[in-house]
Amino acid sequence: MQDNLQITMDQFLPLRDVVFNTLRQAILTGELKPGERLMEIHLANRLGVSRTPIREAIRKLELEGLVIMIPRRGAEVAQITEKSMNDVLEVRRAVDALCVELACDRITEDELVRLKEACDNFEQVVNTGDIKQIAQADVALHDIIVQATGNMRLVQLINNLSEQMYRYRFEYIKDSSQHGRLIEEHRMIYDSIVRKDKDEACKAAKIHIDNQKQAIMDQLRLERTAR
Amino acid sequence: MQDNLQITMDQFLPLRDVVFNTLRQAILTGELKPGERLMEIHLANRLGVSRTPIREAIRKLELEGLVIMIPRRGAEVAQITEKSMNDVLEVRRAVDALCVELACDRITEDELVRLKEACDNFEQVVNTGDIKQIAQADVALHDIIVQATGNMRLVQLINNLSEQMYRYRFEYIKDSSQHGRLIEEHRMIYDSIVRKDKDEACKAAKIHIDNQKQAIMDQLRLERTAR
DNA sequence: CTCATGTATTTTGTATACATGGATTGTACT
DNA sequence: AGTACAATCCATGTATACAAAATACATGAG
Repeated sequence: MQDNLQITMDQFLPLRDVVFNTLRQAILTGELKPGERLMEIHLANRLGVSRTPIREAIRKLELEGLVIMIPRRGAEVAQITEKSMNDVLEVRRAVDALCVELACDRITEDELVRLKEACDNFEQVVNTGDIKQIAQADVALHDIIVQATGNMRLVQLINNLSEQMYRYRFEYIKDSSQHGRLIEEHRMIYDSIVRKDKDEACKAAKIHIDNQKQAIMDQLRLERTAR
Repeated sequence: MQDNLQITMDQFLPLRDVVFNTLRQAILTGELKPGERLMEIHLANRLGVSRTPIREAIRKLELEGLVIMIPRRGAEVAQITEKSMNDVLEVRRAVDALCVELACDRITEDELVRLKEACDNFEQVVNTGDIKQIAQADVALHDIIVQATGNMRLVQLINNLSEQMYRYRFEYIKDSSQHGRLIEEHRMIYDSIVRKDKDEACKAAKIHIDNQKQAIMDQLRLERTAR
């Protein structure tokens, strides 16, 4: 790990939150690798702050499950096992289904328009082939649906569950053979929400997750054999 | 709030975890009331530790949603609104359904026996009328089902979602007119898991939550009008 | 040569000190 | 009497200091 870790003084956030976001990002992007130790003094020097904000950030990462604490030894980046990924995806499958179901009931006309735009945008961006943009368009699309539920707890939960998959998102999206299917699945979800057809929406959402699961599991096994 | 807040040096846990558990418990039991400020120095004196473990505990409570942070003003116990409770219960309804569904697939013979015992035990304890014991038996029963899923993420999630309802559990259980229904619902869930009937299990779990929701909402409105 | 023991170093856990921003209170002026 | 402004206090945010535990390394005995 080299010194890509850089603090951005964007906001007037307390340092602990800045550190939290920084470390979180570093873990999710794989800059901090699973098993890597998070040593307070090193991080403090690296980020140019004292140990206090570092420790407080680690407490939050701990609860979020991104790092695990070993008593009297400190924190290290949590391992991603096939089991843990399976657990997450199992929950997400149910939660995403709830999400589209609620969206059917509660989505506003305005949000529906924006959802359509997001779908179209995704399709266009896929054609450009820019992975980063595609990932971003995908997030934007799902965000609209999650927000449409009006359930803040659900929003928070899905964010937390999604972050585990974050580092595999790229690999998944990189595989351009999947792009057609992605567009198709998004369209199915959109259509069923327009029709307020909860059953279909549920089904579509579950299929969407199942396919992601397949891709992620393939990726995980690939990494394993490579090692 | 008087000085019921007491640290129990049960374990060799770091102080931050002891403080975390202590404050968590205090919030869940209502000893620390919604809106009450958590002032670090006061708590530190009260618990006989320094500010550092207090602060770290608060960071975890913050992420868990039990306290909210106001910049430059510190932490206070999160308000429970009808909306937030609704949000939680909405998620729990879906997650509990997933739970029994998975349990149908994965529960072991041994766990099934213990589940039966827990059902019977609950029935017996209800007859004693001891509220505390009833609550405990209820938790034990649900714990077996959640554990049977083998999904650690799900276990953690349900724990987190349950804690919001914790302080209403008593009121709900106190109402002895509900006891018959509770026993009935537990039995329905147990039976469908035995038969591996996922659909029925789901339905039963959802009904179980719906009834709790009703009771909790009644309770909340009662509190509101009382104020 | 291997293993154990003791010491030194490193790192966490905890406490405390210092700085800053907000809130409150008091006073003066309208 | 009410409002505005200033001084003071208090709590948080941050940094640092101190203590205890764990690890690593070296030295010595078997």
